[in-house]
Amino acid sequence: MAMPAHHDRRAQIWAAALELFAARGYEATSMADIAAAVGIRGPSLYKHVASKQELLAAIIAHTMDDLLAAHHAAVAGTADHTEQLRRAVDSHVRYHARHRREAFVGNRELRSLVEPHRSPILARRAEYAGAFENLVAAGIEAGAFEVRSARLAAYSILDLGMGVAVWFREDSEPTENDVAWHHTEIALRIVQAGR
Amino acid sequence: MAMPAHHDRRAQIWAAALELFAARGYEATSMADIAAAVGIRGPSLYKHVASKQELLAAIIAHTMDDLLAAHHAAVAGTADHTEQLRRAVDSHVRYHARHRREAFVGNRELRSLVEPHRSPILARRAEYAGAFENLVAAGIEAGAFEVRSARLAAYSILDLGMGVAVWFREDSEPTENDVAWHHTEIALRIVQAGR
DNA sequence: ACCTCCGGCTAATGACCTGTAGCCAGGATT
DNA sequence: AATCCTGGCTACAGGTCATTAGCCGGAGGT
Repeated sequence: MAMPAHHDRRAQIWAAALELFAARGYEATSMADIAAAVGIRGPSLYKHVASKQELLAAIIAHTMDDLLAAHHAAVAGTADHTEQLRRAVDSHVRYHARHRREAFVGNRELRSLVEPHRSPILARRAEYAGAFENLVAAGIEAGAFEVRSARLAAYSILDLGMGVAVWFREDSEPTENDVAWHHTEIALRIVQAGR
Repeated sequence: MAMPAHHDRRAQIWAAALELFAARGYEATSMADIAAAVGIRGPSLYKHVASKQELLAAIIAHTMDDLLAAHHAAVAGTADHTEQLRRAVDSHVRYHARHRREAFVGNRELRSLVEPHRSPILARRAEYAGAFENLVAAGIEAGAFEVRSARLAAYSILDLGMGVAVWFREDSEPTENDVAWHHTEIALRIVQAGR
């Protein structure tokens, strides 16, 4: 068995922390638990990470970056309002299905994140929510959508994603494709697109 | 200032625990915190409650009972599928707005609930979700709704409620009425009712 | 051959936390 | 008046946790 290099060990720790934070929560997970999951003792973790808090911050920050990047990539290819929203929702839902632990931790454990990591992450979160709200608002403006409140419609669509992260399971129905198809359809119905 | 009787003190503790569990989470809240919020010392709490765990279980159980009772009351008055769903969603959303701390704790802190309280509460939770799914399925069966998956539609509607518990604030827009109206409308669009 | 440094380890520190034991004041009951 | 009970309190037991200190084997470079 090859001894893992520095970077591998860090990735192992990252993965173990993600798994445990998602399953039990940040507060209920000890450094010793994370260490045991990668086969070492608690204090040895500090050769790789600065603190438990920094581990959480890194996981959440990385998740937000990924999510924002996927959103921008999804939206970039078209100018049509309905198509933009469809792609944004598809990206949103697939991310929450495919990386449900990351998304789950990113939402649930924000509470345990303290300054100085907290503010920048809340800002990116707000940016992401704002992007959806703008998408909906632009569609309403252009007459492509018809819904009373752009904000509430955007919140609803975003909450759909969080729901997916909670109940989605890789090994049973509905599949990622099922959910992506269904939820994009639902999102378009919410804004009453294309009639 | 009148000295609170036994029952009042218990209610104070209940309220303080709810507030703190919602704000910081169960794991991050100490008995001393709860005690301080009602003006006494940690150990004195044990004259009123058996344990921290039992306090959490009581809060969640009570919440589930309330939610189920509200649902049954809402649905009882009509046999029309669309109207039943409208009333069920209205009840669901209003509960999550009006009792957002209870709903929040009931969802988020289920993780911290261990046996023997865990199973019965999960059962009631499944019962509630099942009721929504049946409502949607019955509407599809009768031709009143048109949506691919009753389960996914029901999950989506339920997730909408959880979202409300997360971001709703009593002291700013949108108001409870705004959200109730908007979300019932959205739920009916999701199942494509009455066209 | 020597040295450096990486990444383990054990021991320990200091802070907390839940829950129990047992004391006590004062109101209620008899 | 004497007694009991309620609901506070302090002290403490028994644990866990994050993090630091300091040791050490062994791999890789010189």
